[in-house]
Amino acid sequence: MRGVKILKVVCRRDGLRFPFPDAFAQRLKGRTIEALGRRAKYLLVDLDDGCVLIMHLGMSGSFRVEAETVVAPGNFHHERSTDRTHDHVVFYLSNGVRIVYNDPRRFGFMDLTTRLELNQHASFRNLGAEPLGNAFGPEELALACAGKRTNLKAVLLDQRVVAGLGNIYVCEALHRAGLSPNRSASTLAKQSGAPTERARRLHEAIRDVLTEALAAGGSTLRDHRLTDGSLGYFQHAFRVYDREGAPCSRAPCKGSVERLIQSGRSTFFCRSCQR
DNA sequence: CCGCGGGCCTGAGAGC
DNA sequence: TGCTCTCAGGCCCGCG
Repeated sequence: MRGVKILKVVCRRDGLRFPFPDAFAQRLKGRTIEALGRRAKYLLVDLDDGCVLIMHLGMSGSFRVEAETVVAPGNFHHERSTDRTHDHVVFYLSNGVRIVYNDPRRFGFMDLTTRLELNQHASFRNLGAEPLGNAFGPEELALACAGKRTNLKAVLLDQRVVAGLGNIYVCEALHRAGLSPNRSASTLAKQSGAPTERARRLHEAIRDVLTEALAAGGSTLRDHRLTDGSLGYFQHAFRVYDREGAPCSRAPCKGSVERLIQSGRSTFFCRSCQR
């Protein structure tokens, strides 16, 4: 998409989770895409007029790349039958490619802002640090935990603390760190001026699990695909997520994976080695 | 300000 | 086969 002009945008409904902004399609028409980026779970498209297109996939959003020219059948090893029922937005590009946004549950959204205002946008104003960036370390994690009345699961899911962890990677990081999802967050706060050993362990576990998951192409529970259509395979490396009843994989732990509900969402953990 | 529960949507899978 | 129920990768909002 980089360096390519947007010839036309077609919205096939009024909005997704939120209504599209005023004159959304018209404002994108004729713009050239200067850069593509990401912050937390938001996709960012820099346009040549200083505007930024913000997009979020929600739970079930995806993009499909369609070439103008018909490719001989069989060339796309991974191509699947395509349900166009939930194709909500189509970007027509000057290089003959169409980018189709599909989202059955419509929890995703698209919005427009400017580069100057991006950090004040409602979705960005309160975002915490990138988990793999230099601004996130054991110190920052310990600081965020100080005085928090809630548990570790909720803290890690809170995008204001660290931005980009979801349910899977929170469960996996807590297991790797040997910390219970029910543990009070405040017990990770600094003691006598230094981050606790627990905060260091959790920070390292977060980085490890994200780095490994990225290298594995992410986790394909049902929809997720890499850009070439292949499947992520980190789901095969899950130690707790969606493994209720399975033996704990941490030797020599003899526990088993349990499921519980925290703030309405499933948590998977081993109570014998996560304390 | 904080934390919690409910809500937004559709579809897949289990159980009957 | 088909019905009903539960659950799902995320995030926002209103309430207390």
